[in-house]
Amino acid sequence: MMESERKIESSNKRELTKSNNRSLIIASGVNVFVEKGVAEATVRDIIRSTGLASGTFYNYFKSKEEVLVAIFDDFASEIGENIRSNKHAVPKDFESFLRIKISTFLNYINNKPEIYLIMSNNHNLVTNFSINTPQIILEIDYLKEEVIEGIKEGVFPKIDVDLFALVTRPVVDSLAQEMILQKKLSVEECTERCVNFLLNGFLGSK
Amino acid sequence: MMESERKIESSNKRELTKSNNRSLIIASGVNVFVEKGVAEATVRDIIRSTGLASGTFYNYFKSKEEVLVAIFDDFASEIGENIRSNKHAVPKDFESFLRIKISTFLNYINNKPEIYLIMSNNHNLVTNFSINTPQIILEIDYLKEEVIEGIKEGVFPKIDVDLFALVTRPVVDSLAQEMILQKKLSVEECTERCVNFLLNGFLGSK
Amino acid sequence: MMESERKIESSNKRELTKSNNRSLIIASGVNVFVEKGVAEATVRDIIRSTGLASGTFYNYFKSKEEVLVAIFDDFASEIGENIRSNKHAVPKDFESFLRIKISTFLNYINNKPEIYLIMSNNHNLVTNFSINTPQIILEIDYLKEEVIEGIKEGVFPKIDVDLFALVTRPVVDSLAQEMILQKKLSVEECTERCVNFLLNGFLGSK
Amino acid sequence: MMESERKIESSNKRELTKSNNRSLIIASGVNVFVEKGVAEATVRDIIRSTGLASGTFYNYFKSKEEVLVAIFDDFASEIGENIRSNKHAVPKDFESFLRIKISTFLNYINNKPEIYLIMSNNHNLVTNFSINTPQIILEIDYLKEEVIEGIKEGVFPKIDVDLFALVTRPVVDSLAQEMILQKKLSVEECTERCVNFLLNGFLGSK
DNA sequence: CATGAATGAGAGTTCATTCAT
DNA sequence: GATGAATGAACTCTCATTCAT
Repeated sequence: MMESERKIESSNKRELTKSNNRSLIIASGVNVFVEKGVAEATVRDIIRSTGLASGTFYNYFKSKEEVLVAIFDDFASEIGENIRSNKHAVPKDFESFLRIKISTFLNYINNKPEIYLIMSNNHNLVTNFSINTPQIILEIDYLKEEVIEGIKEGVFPKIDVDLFALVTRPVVDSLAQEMILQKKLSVEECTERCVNFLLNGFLGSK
Repeated sequence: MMESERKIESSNKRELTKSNNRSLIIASGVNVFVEKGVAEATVRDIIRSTGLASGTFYNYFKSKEEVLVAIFDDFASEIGENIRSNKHAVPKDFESFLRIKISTFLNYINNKPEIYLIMSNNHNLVTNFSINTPQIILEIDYLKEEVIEGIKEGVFPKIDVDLFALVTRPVVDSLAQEMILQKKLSVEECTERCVNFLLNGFLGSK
Repeated sequence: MMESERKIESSNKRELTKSNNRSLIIASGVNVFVEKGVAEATVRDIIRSTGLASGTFYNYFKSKEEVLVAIFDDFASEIGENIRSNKHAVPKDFESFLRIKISTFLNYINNKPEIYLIMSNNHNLVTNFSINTPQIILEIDYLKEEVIEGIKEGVFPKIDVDLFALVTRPVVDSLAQEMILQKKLSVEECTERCVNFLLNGFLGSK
Repeated sequence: MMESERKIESSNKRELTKSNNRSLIIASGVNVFVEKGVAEATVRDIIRSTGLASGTFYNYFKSKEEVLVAIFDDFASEIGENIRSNKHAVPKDFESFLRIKISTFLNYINNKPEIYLIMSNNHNLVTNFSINTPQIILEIDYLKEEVIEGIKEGVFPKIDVDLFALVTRPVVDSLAQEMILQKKLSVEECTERCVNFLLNGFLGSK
């Protein structure tokens, strides 16, 4: 009994260290990626500020890109849980659809602005890796489908879905950046501006 | 007299060579930046395809970033000349104002898509260097002033100028990218879509 | 009694495990050495395919070279036993002396060609470590003594023993390699060729 | 005139340095390869003992293997010249054929034993790279053809050419090694021993 | 004894930059 | 101003080895 207890204890301790180091590297990765950009960042940059030995990095990741993926994966799953637990009412019309999607997105990036900064500044890389990002919430193709469905069912107005697919992300993105960097806009204000602007844009152009 | 003539001649030759090499490096820089991205590009990459010696690079530029700036400067001044010589009628209303600005912008990037690709793919770098880009045409603060002026004079409707300043570039940008990469939209179609969408967006949101 | 029995039991188990792991490592070493060559092989390569932990390696060996020595030692002792138990008739003349030695050698390497491949491909290492190899059977100094003895006793002809000492191994070696790699020659055929060639060589050169 | 003279001078100086560095690296490579073996040698080992910067290595070679090839190429061309200038009489019979080939080979390796040591100790690598080595003189397939031709023409006896192809190199090799390492045998003595032994071996075994 | 994460030395290689020519 | 070899810092990555569990 003591035997197995000790085993579990030691196993836990080890797992803890292991988990801690992984977290250390990821946290350092976030900082470095925000400061230098993904392309300019080096594995050494990341490992340097952790205090770990250089070789240790490779016990956890094969490259900085894997760290990038891990950062997004971690964040995505975090968001995923939150979404599932925090069920929103099913949107009744296009306006509330937009409002729910956008406010959810803005809330998340407001909580973890660093991840958003990495995404925004390295959009190439992010799309190149086709990472399952938190932008899943605004994931264009996915949203497009929902909109098409809504139009079919007669719940949404007949907007230009291609235009929707093209324009939604950059508009929300630029307002989101303003929100995070200038810190003058609240999530609610930012949401309203986005919704208002997009709604008029889509409804006006038939 | 012959002396001085010779001097001038050789001086001219030098200027010519100097100018040629500068152009060579810039041209090579454009290719490399488009192909590899600014961050991944190296001075060696740039100099390699020019046939020049590596040391020669440093007679013209201190770093690849200076090449980047030169690329944009060259292009910006090119556009600038064009705009000044090619005076458009003064816009009478907000819609024609938008249409003129946007169509001018789209025409230029349609002619030199490479420069636009560099800008789009390396947006953080471009903004970090606060480069005087061809987007000068859509240069937010400049346009903002024009819009404010227009509103004051009662020629333009009282739109949300802050929203205008934030949202115009990303919207035009994303449609421009679609135009260049997919090659399905003509400059005119693209212009109309932008104008239509933005106009409704601004006019709808009081 | 039960106490001691249990002790013996556990001791045996340990010996068994220990022996098993040792065998595992040696077996893996053989594969790795054949595939990559001794110089290119790493401890990691060897331990990887055993399923053991990297640290476990050092409970048995200090380095890959020790594994190499162990491989040869194991094989040598295996051969040694076989030879002692399987007494051949004492050779009556030089030809049958050569035939017995060579056929014995070729039989062994035919059964364990991997070990022979390691030796052949890493000849410098093998000699550098002055490993007590299965070539003990053809171990030059040992054979030389036998030949000198045979000459003294008048049973063998007066051949050039220094030449014998130098030339026998490479000749047998190259034919052995042919036999193993091309798989066209039987052990018997190979033996005959060696014997024939060497015999003529030695007897011809007074 | 002075202009062009100076140019040539400076160009020569540069070429000289360049050539010197290449030679430096090759010389260092020879030492390192002899001491550590090709497999264990590192680029850093080679560059270390030259006093050059690490990066300089890569101005001349891509890898240590390229150095190895260069070593052999240099030596091979050196031998080639020598052979062409030093025409031997065409061999009249098999014995003189063997004697000429072997004495030529032994003379060369006697002059540059280091290269021979590299070849012998790293036979794998040498054959893997199918380097045009000085062993061209004993190049088996080439010699084999000559022997077959000689037999056809009735100048050489009908020996077993496959056995010849297999056995010649290792026999000469082992005696050559003895000659170089023990320094007791002269080239002439060594040649005679080889010729004598091989001749009897081949002629005896029909 | 077995485990396997941590370590840091060191290998290969690239690169921006200098500087003698 | 053009050249291009030399430089050495810095990067990626692997490895043998240790040691707490």
